Amino acid sequence: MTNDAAILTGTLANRSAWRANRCPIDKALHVIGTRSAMLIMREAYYGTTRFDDFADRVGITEAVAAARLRELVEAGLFERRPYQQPGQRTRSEYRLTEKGRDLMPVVLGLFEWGAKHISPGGRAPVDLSHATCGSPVHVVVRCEEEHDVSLEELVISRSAAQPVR
Amino acid sequence: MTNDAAILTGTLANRSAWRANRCPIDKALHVIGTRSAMLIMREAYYGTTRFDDFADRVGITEAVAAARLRELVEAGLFERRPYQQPGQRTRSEYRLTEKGRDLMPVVLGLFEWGAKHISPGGRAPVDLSHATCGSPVHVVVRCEEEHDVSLEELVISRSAAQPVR
DNA sequence: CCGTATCCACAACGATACTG
DNA sequence: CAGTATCGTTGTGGATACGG
Repeated sequence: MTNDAAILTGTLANRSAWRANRCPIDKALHVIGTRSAMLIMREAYYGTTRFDDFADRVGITEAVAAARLRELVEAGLFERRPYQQPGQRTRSEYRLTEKGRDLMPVVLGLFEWGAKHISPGGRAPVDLSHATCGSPVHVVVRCEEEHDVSLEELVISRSAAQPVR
Repeated sequence: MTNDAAILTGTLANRSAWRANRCPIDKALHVIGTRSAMLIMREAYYGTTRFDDFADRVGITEAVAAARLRELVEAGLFERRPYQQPGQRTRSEYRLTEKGRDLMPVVLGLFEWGAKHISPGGRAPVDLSHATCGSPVHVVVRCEEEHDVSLEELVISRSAAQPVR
């Protein structure tokens, strides 16, 4: 049983410039790198769409909710749209875009990790399951041949199409 | 095509107390909720083990690297151990624990999301592939019957074993 | 190589009050 | 319901210098 890290090909090591400037993780963290942003995404997956509900359920002030939602709309994770039910005044709602929905593996991954490693007894307070078949849901790292991929089996190689300058 | 959110069962809505105090995502974010912590985890998956390398490659000061690594060791994501190669002085290394390795789906998920939605042309500067079969690697949300699970198909229900108080 | 110590700047957030 | 405005506090991190 080796404890060796991922297999590195090429000369990725010692390239701090690339890591700081071009790494997609770094870029992603500029958009959803705050606590409140992540928790707002969680709320959206739970079905929340209204301003007050975001603030109340996430447990943040209206000022923070307003700032974060504005940023997330600008970044394209939400669409803000006014809507009107017949006979009622106009309201606003925040709807997830595809870009926002695509973040689901990250947020559910945090959920699973927290439930396993931090919650008492490694047990989640809620369960995630699949509507159509009822079985439990997990976030997994897989290759396109459907093998589970562990850290030791992960190869990180320079992209052929867009080389690191 | 419905734009409805995830199916909510039970009475999870309006329970801000639960969300603030017991949500595993919130707990997880207290441990790895900072930019530098996430980037240090990325570095570890890339194979970095030494203090100076973490600081240099993540692009943070030694002070920040020291603080973050200390917290991550305390939280159990790394083990710090001195080691000695024959004839050399003692060095320290930071090794991922199982808890640290288990965060890989989250970090790779951020990587994929950033590459798809933020990097120019939706193209990552590096590729992730499976060492044993060579095919590309992805982070996916799956149920135990191996179906892909979209947001619309996700059921969030109160855990039977440990009910929300 | 592996850190500590100090100082400073800014971002994130909570509390509170107020508006259409 | 959907925000804006202001203030104070803490957290995060950069710069620099120093020590085992």
